Amino acid sequence: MDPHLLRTFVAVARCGSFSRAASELGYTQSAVSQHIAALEADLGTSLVNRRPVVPTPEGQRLLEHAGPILLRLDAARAEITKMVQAPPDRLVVGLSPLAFMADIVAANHVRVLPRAEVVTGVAQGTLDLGLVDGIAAPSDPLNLPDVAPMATVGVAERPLVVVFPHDHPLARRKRINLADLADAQWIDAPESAIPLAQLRSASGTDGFRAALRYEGTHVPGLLQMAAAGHGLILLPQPMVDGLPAVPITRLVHRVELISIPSSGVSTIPTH
Amino acid sequence: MDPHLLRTFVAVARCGSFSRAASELGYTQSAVSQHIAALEADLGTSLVNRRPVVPTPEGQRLLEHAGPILLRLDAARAEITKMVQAPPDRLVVGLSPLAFMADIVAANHVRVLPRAEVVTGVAQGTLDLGLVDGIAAPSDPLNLPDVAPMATVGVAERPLVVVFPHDHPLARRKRINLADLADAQWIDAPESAIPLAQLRSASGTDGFRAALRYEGTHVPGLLQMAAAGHGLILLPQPMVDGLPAVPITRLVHRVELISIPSSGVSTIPTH
DNA sequence: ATCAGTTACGCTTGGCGTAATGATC
DNA sequence: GATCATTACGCCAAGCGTAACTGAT
Repeated sequence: MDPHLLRTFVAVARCGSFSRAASELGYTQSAVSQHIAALEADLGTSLVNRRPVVPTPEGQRLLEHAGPILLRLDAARAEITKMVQAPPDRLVVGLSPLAFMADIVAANHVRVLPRAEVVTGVAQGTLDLGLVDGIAAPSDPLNLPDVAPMATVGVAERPLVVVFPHDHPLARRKRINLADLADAQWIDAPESAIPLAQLRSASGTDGFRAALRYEGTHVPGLLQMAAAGHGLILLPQPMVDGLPAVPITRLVHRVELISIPSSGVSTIPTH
Repeated sequence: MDPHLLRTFVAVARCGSFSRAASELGYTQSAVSQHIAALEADLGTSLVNRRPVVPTPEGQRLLEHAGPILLRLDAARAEITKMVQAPPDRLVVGLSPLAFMADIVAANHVRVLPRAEVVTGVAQGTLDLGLVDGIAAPSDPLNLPDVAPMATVGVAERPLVVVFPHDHPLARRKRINLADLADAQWIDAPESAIPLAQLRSASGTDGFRAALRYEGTHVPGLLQMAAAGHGLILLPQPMVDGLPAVPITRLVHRVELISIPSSGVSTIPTH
C-alpha cells in the first residue's frame, strides 16, 4: 500500500476514469492501470468496477482511510520542512467565514477558506495559523478532525442564535432547544452559516434537512433569505443585526485558534 | 516517505540501534542505514543522531506522525481483508480492565488488554469488538484516539468514585470536585484503575502526580493499598465494596463498545 | 582492536512508458 | 469504430545484500 498507489486510487475514484486520473497525476493510463492492479493484488479484492469506473464496497472503505493517511503524510512532511527553514516573517492566517473577528484580523495577512481547508491548510503548513468556528457546549472544545496533533486555543464564544422570519410562531421565544427544530425547514449554507451536518452531529439526530442550499459567502444576503422565510439558519449572535433571533440552549458558537504545536509560534500579536 | 522507511525509522528509534532494528525487521544493517539516509535526504534534515542513536527534534516530530500513519495503514488493510473473508463464527472481544461486566462477558471469548491495545486491536482487526472504559462528563462520549473511523456505543455509565483511607478528612464528603484533588497523593495504576493521564486531560490541569505506581491488574490488592493510605485512586463505583468512596461531581465512568462500522456486526448476542 | 554505521558495487526487481491488444458502447 | 482499460515488453532506477571502509571508543 504505497502512498503513490493510494494517491492514484483516490484520483481514479474522484475522476471516475483511469485516463483522466492519469493525466491529472502526470502518469500514463498504463501506469494508472498498473497501480490499481497492484493495489488490488495486494489486498486480494477488486477495488473499482470498470465501465463505469466506480469504487466497489471494498474500494469505498479504502477511500475512507486513504484520504486521512495521505493528508497526514503531507502534514508530517510539511511540519518537518518548516522546522528546517527559517520561520517566515509574515504569518498566513486561514479563517473559516464565521470566525472573522476584526481585532484579530487587523494585524495579519488572512485568507478566508471553507472550514475543512483551514484545518488541512494548517496541517499541511500552507497556513501558519487557522481560526475555525463551530458549535459546541459552552467551554467545550470543538470537534475538529485530528489529521495531525494540533494546539488549539479557544478565542471566542458567543451565543448561537437561530434566525426566524418576522412572523414565525417561535420568533418571540426567549430561548429554544436545538432538537426541537430538527424537523423545521432549513437553509444549508455551509460557507456562510453553520453547516447542517454540524447540527446533526451536535444533536445526534439526522434531521435538519435542507429545504434550500446557499453556496455564497455573503451573510447579509443569507440573512435576507432567512428573514423572508425560506428557511432557518444558525449564526453567532453578533452577526445577526436587528432580525428576530432566538438563542439556542446549551450550545454556543465557538472560535478556536489552531496551530502546529511548538512550531515557533508561542505568542499571538494582540493588536 | 515510503511506509517501509517509516517503519524502519520507528524501529530504529525504539531500538536505539541500527543493527538491532535491522535484525528485528529482517533487513541488513546496510539496508537500514540506507533507509534512514533516504528519509533524511527526502526531508532535508538529519532525523537521528548517531552514537548514541537518538532522534533529533525533527525525528521526534516525525515519530509522532509515523505511528498513527502506520497504524491506520494496517487498519485499512485489516478492514478490507476482513470484508473479503467470510465473517468468523466466533467473536473476539477485547476488554480494558475496568470495562469488565459479567453479563456481557458471559457469551463471548474475551481478552483483557490495556486500553490502548483494545483500540488498536479493533482498528487492526485482531479484535472483532472492544469494550473500553474511561471518564467523561455524563452522557458525553469518551475521548478515544481516532486511528480509524469506528462505531461506538455507550454501554454503561456508573458513578466515578475516589477511594479514601478510613481516616481521610474528606472521606465523609457526599461528593467532591476532581480539581480539588489535583495536589493529593495518587497511585498511578493504569491497568487496574483510571490512569492519571486521563485525570489530567479530563481536568485540564497537570496535577495528579503519582506517589506510587502499581502495574498489576488485581483490583482488590489495589483497593487495599488505597485503603491503607498509600494514595488515592479513581474507580467505577460498583468495583468499590464497602470502602470509603466519594463520588466525583460532573464526571462518570463510562464504558463504550467499539467496532469497525458495518463490518457485518450489526447486533450483539444478548445471552 | 572492536563495534557500529557508512559507502561502494553488483545484482535483482519494481515501476514507468511505448505500443499492441482487448473489451465495451 | 471510437474510447478506454489491459497486457507485453524494454528500459531505467530503486533497493537489497555483500563486503570494504571509516570513525569512535
